[in-house]
Amino acid sequence: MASKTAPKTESRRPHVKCEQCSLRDSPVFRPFSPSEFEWVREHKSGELAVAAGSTILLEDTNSPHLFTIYQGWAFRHTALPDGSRQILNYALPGDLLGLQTAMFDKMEHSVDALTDVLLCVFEREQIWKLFNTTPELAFDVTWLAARQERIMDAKLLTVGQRNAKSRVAYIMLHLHARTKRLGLGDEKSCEWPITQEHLADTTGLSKPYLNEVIRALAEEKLARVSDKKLTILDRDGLVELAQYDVARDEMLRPFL
Amino acid sequence: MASKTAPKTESRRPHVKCEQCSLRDSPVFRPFSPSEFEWVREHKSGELAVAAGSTILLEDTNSPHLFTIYQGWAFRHTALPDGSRQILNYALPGDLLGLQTAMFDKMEHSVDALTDVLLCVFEREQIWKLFNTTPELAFDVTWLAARQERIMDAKLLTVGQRNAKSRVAYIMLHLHARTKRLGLGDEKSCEWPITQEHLADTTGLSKPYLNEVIRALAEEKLARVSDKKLTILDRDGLVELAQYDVARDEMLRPFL
DNA sequence: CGACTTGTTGATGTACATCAAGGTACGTGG
DNA sequence: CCACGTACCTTGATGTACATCAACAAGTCG
Repeated sequence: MASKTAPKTESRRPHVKCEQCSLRDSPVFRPFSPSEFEWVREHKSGELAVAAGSTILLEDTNSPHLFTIYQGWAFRHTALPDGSRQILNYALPGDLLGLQTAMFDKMEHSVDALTDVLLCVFEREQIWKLFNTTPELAFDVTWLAARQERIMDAKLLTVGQRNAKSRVAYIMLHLHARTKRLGLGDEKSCEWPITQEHLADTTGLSKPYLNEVIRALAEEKLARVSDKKLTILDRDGLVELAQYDVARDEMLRPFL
Repeated sequence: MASKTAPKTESRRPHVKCEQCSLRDSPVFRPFSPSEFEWVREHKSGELAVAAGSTILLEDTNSPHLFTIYQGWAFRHTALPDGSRQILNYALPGDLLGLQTAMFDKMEHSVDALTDVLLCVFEREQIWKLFNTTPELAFDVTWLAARQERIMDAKLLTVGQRNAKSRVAYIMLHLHARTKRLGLGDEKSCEWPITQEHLADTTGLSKPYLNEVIRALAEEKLARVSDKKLTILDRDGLVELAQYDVARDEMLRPFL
């Protein structure tokens, strides 16, 4: 529940040159050309620090900003009128937030900070200019949108066709792969700021039953969550249970 | 089941000038400028007729083509290794097929023709040129990708949080709204080429139970399917059952 | 220290899947 | 015209995977 609507946020001037952005060192992202650096440097309008639990973007509103995650975890979610919440996906460093506000009149989902988050801020009008002045970056935005659609396809497949244990196993493998590639985890483990309640709203399972599933995975020595960390105990077993297609989560990303 | 892998398709030269494309008259699409018409006319490489039940694009392959639906229904779907199939979404006239092949090395879903379908064909390399030469159209492609993501968000919410009756009601309302706006139906009804098996794979329900749900909706005089037609009997009742947000399916579309 | 958030446990019910037939309407070839 | 297959829908019996509700630890955090 309850993202506080009064986020403890803090705005500030850029403190790091984009050329020296630590994310750039990651092998996940493609190299930037000088003109691309120039565009980003020129148009980045600031940084925003958001505390864990706060709302970054609110459903049915239209933020003038577009964000890129520099540090931390966030998640997109939406709800039915009766209150049941669905978590749509988790966003990690390098992910783009708020494309919908740039394309449509309003968002149909909220975005909350899961951990403390540091965001790079852009003005949403600039996305128009992007298409006119820097087609490579415009292409990257489209690439990110297509990739996001692909992730959503996979989630729908998961929730529609996998059973409870398989669903949880799949999400563990998926997020482990993504964090690992960003250098936020190793072969066997990664950080895990996701509570059981989040996971229940992600998988469409109830909280008590999800708890049972998680304990079962631990008992069967497949994976264990403790102390905000996920440990993969038996990767092959987990992959088989989840019917996980390893190749699907491997993609070179073009854009910061 | 079983899309025949040897589709009865027929390739042919364009028979209609894009300027006179009947879809252009639809109030759903924004008007094109002369330069946009020129781009489309120059780059459209042909038309393709595909028979109902045939495969248009195959998972794990990489088609050199990008399609736009001129006439008919198609659907995107993917499957788990164990065989369970998930239908991701239905594609209607004006929808773009195969963006993934243009952005990535291969597709992670197949596309099948649900009815006989008429496609406009583009070469996938041209999408690069689009970003360099016609930024308005490039923006439209991104717009379509963002809209598709939005639709996938809504489906995930549906399958994750709605119960069986509510799921089916939601899909009926969603597809009725989309077809109606394209002029393929009226206030109370629309064409419905979707079998119960398709619907089961869309909702994640079993075929027999889905059948029960559909009969219940008919008995309660909410909606009825017969003879490849959907009839909405009690729209308000259906909207309430589905927790359907009318505004979400209303969007002006930019691109053919 | 109490208040709150997160995880654990158990009792009970139901919404759904699975399996197994059978039924109807259509086509196709003899 | 009949025999046959095939595609789609219908029906019922049985089981189980899950939800719901309720209460209670256990660990933050002010």
